[in-house]
Amino acid sequence: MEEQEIVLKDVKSFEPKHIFECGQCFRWNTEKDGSYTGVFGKNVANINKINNDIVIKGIFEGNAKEICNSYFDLDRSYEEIKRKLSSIDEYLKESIEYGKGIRLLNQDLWETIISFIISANNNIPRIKGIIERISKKYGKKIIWHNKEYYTFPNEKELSMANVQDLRKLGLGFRDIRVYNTTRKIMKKEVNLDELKKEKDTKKVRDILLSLDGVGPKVADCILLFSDLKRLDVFPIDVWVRRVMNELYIKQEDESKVSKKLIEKIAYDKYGNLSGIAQQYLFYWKREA
DNA sequence: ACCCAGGGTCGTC
DNA sequence: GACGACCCTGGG
Repeated sequence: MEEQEIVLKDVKSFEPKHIFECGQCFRWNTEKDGSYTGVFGKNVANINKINNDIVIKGIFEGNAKEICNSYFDLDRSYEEIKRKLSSIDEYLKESIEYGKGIRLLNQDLWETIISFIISANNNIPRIKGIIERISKKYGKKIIWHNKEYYTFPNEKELSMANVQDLRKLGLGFRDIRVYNTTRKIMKKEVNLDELKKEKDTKKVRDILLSLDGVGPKVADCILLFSDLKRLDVFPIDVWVRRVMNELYIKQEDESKVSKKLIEKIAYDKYGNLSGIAQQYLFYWKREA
């Protein structure tokens, strides 16, 4: 396949660092020049911001522009979203200034499900390592500029792994969850194509919750970070709990703050943009 | 050396 | 609903 290059002129709300380090994805890594290289779908690409332009080079399974349009959520106006959210309160305004270049990627549903099952009670360096090892062992190799990259395996490819294989790759107790969920999806007991067509977010969420290893937090991450793209869900993890408690609740012991209360505050304040608000807050709190 | 936390979920009570 | 257990790794 031939390399393709596209340049996005004067894009607003697009900072590679913000996009790739706000916690939504695990397969993008920095290069010496500050650009990011990653694998998504059957594509490998490098993203660099030069002055006000975004330069994207890589090998793509089809038209690079269409693929990037979809993956980087380019048809959505983050300027408008940020305007709306900034007016809500000063905290959010500050977090948006901090992470002004965040965009929510439209990541492959299957990959997002498995990735976030692996994320449970885990840290980011280890999550990334596990996903790389899974891809190297069960995905397809792509060579670009003399370097090897590996696609994330599809259901069928990953079903070649038994529980012990997964354990050897370092998944720990998540091995059986990935194993069970892979089979359930491969047998189409949960049909991901059907799931993408379902409009009712609650129904989609309930189906995701039927997968082993998918609880409320992971389900919300899948809804928000995959191509299901539900912006109104509010994944609550330790960081979001921390920041919400600090800003609005101010309880001594943050672990005692109920999820219901956080959800209610989020919904009352951020409404149907809760998910994006969560991402600005998360990035702000974790980085700053 | 030891302890603890890390984008939680599951089984049990 | 609350609680402990869970595999593994990096940082204090």
